[in-house]
Amino acid sequence: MGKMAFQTDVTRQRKALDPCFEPCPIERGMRVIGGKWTGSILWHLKDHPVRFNDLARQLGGASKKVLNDRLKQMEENKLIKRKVISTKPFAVCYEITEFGRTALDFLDALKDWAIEYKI
Amino acid sequence: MGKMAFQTDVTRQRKALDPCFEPCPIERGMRVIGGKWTGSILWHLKDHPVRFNDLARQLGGASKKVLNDRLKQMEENKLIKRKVISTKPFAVCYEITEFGRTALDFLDALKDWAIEYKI
DNA sequence: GCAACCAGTTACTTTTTTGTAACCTTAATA
DNA sequence: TATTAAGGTTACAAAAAAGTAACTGGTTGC
Repeated sequence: MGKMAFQTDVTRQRKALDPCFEPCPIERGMRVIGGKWTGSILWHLKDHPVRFNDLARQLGGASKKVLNDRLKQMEENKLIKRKVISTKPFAVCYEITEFGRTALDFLDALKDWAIEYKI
Repeated sequence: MGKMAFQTDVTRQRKALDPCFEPCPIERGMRVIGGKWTGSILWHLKDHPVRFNDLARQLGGASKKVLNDRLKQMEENKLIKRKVISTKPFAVCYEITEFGRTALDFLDALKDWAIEYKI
C-alpha cells in the first residue's frame, strides 16, 4: 500500500508520479514477439528448419508478402536465420536461432493458456 | 524425423499435409493479450484497481481514445472489469478479473525476457 | 517445349489501428 | 462565477498493417 504512487480515494486524485513515458518491458517484448504470425512462425521452426514455401503452406492464412515481411523482421530481430541450402536448384530454409529459442518457453505457456481457457 | 508432415529434400517438395487454416492457439492467444497496451494495462492493474485518468497518466503514451478502446476490448475479453465506485461525484475504476490474473505469469515471463535480452 | 516449383518482388488497394482535437455532463474548488 | 477534474464521446486525419494479383528468373521434370 505504501508504494502507491498516487492516491485512489474516491473524491480527490493526485497526479501520477511515475507515468511510463517510454514503453515498459512488456510492451517492448510484445513488439518483438507479438506481431501477427511471429509466434506461429517461431513455433513451426522449433523442431527443424523449414523452407519458405512450406511455411507459406503451413500458415495457410498468410500471403507470401506478409510471410516475407514477417520473416525479414524476425531475422532483423535475430529470432530466426535465413540459410541458402542450395544454389543450383535454388533453395532456402529458415531456422530458429538460439535467441529465438529463448522465447519458446513462454510461447508454450501462451499456447497452454489459450487452450485451457478456450481462446 | 518420422513425424514430419512433408519432405524437405532439396530437389522435390510435397504439399504440406497439415496446413493450419485457422489460427493456432499461439495466434489466438496473442490476439487477446498481444494488442498494443493490453499487457501494460493488465500489469498496472495487478496490485489494485486503477481509475481511468490515472491509467491514462501512467500509460503516458496512450490517448484517452486508444485507452478507452482497449479497455472496452479487454472487458469484452473478460480480462478486466469496469466498476462504478461512486455516482454523485462520478467515479470509475478498472480491476483485473480472475481470468485476467491467469495471464500475469506469462506477462511476467515476457517482462523478464525483455529485460534479460535488452529488448 | 511447356508447365510447375522455388523464393521471392512489385505495385496497388483495402482494412485496421492510432492519434488529434474538440466537445459533453456532472460535481467540486478557488 | 470561472475553472478544473472525472470519464468519457465524436468526427476526422494519418499511419501502419494486410491482402491481391501479377510478374521475375532460374531449374527441373514430363
